[in-house]
Amino acid sequence: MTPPRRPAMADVAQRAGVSHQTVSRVLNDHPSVRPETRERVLAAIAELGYRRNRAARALATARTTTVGVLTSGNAHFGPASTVLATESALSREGYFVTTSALGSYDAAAAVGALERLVDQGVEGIVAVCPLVDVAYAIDELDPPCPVVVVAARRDEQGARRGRYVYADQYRGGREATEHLLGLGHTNLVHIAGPERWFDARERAAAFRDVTAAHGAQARVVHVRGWSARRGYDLGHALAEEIRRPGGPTAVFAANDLIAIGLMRALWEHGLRVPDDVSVVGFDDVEGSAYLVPALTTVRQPFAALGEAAVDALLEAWAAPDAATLAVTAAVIAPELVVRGSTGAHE
Amino acid sequence: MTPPRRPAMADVAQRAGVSHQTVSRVLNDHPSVRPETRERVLAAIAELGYRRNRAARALATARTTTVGVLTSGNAHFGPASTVLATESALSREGYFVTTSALGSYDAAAAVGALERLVDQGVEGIVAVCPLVDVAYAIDELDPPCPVVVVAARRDEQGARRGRYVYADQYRGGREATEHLLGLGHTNLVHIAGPERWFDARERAAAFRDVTAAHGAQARVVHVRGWSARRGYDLGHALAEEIRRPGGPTAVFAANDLIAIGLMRALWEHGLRVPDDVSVVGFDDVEGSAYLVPALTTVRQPFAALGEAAVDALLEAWAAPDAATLAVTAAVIAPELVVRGSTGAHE
DNA sequence: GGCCCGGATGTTAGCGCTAACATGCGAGGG
DNA sequence: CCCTCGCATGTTAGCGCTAACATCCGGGCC
Repeated sequence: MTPPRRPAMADVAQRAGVSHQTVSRVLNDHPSVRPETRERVLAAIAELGYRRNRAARALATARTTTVGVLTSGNAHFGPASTVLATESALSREGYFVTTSALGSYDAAAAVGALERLVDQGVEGIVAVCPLVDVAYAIDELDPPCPVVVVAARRDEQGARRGRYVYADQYRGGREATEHLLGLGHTNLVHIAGPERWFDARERAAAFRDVTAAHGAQARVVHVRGWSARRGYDLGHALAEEIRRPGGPTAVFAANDLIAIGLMRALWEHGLRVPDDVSVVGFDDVEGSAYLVPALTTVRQPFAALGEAAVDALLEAWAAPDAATLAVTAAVIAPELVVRGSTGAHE
Repeated sequence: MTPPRRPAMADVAQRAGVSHQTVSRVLNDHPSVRPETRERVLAAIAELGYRRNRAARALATARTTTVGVLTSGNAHFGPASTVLATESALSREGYFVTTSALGSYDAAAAVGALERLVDQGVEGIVAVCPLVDVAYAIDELDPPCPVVVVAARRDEQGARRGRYVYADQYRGGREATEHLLGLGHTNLVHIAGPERWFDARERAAAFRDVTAAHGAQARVVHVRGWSARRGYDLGHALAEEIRRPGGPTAVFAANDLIAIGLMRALWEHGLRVPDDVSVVGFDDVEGSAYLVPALTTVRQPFAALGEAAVDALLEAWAAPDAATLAVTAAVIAPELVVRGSTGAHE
């Protein structure tokens, strides 16, 4: 009544009339195996439906061929796309992928999620999560494997570990702001994303710098989340101010979703986009191009970020230890996409 | 010059002055360990920064405590939310999660993705992917572990394996259609999603059944993807027809993104929603509530699906073998959300 | 006081694989 | 014609853990 145990290498060996080591050699493409023997082994494998036991292999080789992906746990288009691209690049490179999502946005959650990954013996970690807490947790925990973070961290001198890969958020923010300025707007508002996100900080910094350089009136309002709801609520709060003569005539929203909520609220107040207010988003979420008016936004190369993160990981593995520990950054340019939600200000 | 090997249980044992087995007992909460001994062991573990080797544990126990999640590889809000909920429920239950994404939408990719998971020795699989090819691949491959599929497969008699968990797509489709009918529309169009998706089939079937039962004019158009672009293109194709007297006055789109594209195209043709045409979407994507007009849609319980999938998996593990092999289905109700994009037809 | 019992701990034997070394055998050179 | 070399294969010893069994010890019992 023994349950029909899954066949092991020894079973295959016996069936093929060879030693288990020969089976191993066949599986690992060792050169010195006679073609005929190889055939016999492969046949036995097929007949038995044999599959190599990964745990045993990992134990014997001290390698797991597994990479951990840390996600922020939100289903937004951007991060989801990057995670997907990361996973597919990783699997293309022959690695298995294990994921760990942040339960909440704080240091404890970040440490916990990271530890879960390390406990699995991952050979590398890709953190698709531009949250400061995650970056700090990585600095502190100092995981025993290379780490690549997809986040616009620019205080790399502060970072003790890891490679940072990101779309240049500062540049994106600058282009969005310059675009509005170029249209003649002189009083702008930036709805900045939550402060603990590197990307939000960068976009806000760019907005501040550029408006200051141009001597424009500018104001930054922080929201506590990335959702359309936040933009909507803020829209209501902002409407009266916008209507006032000399009030702001352009808003740069931290992301497309916020922009959508904002535009809705403005519409409810009888304000027209772009006639009364220009609005710029960030991300170029699927659908933004089809809104009425279509949303001017900064397109992020989400998939490319995933690819770049994996490239960075491969590089880290290839590099000698010293370089692995160094902090490096790969930067990809985002792209301003001008559409109907922004217009000239007389 | 040996690299500083990560400490093993034996190292901890030596340091604590006990046998490695005692360390194991402490780690596994075995009752008969003297508190004092436990303390000593825990101290040694902390000092050495010891972490148990999962591969060795898996090998010795023949358990991986890992569950595989199969994803469709698209970054849409719905599937992404479900995947996230699945992962977090799984990790709450103490399982590790490994993912495998479909590279393309065909049988070979489905088999490949599934095999990747099986090769990792997963103890269960959750397929968040309502694609017929995936369901068939599961039937055929017959993985050596319980499988839960999040897909509205209703030909369960055809299914040979697995448990199906889904939001009742047929019901959602029916409610959407009845809503339009109730508003007085008598000529409707349904933009159906790609045919290889169970969910698309169900929604279309409901539309057909309900319109037929009411003797309404109805037409189903299939699109080959779920993107806003598809809806946009179709909107252009449909505009003239809609403008014709006696033409369709209501469109039920396969999802919100298609509805968004559609509305944009209709707008470009000077058609107003809901005055000239009513539009219903499906999913209630974030942002749909803030469109102008706000989109009437069928809200899907994406997160609940993930939870339910994990519940089903737990059940499958608990059940005796016979039941594990049976096909079961858990159905959750979606919810019609009426907003501004639908209006009465005189 | 000897015996038995059970709690606390140690010892041993794998789990299924790979790495390292051992063996056997035919070909080529001296 | 024997020795050597290298290919093809086998044998052995772990990887780090858990499970099963062995051992030791003190207390309660008759």
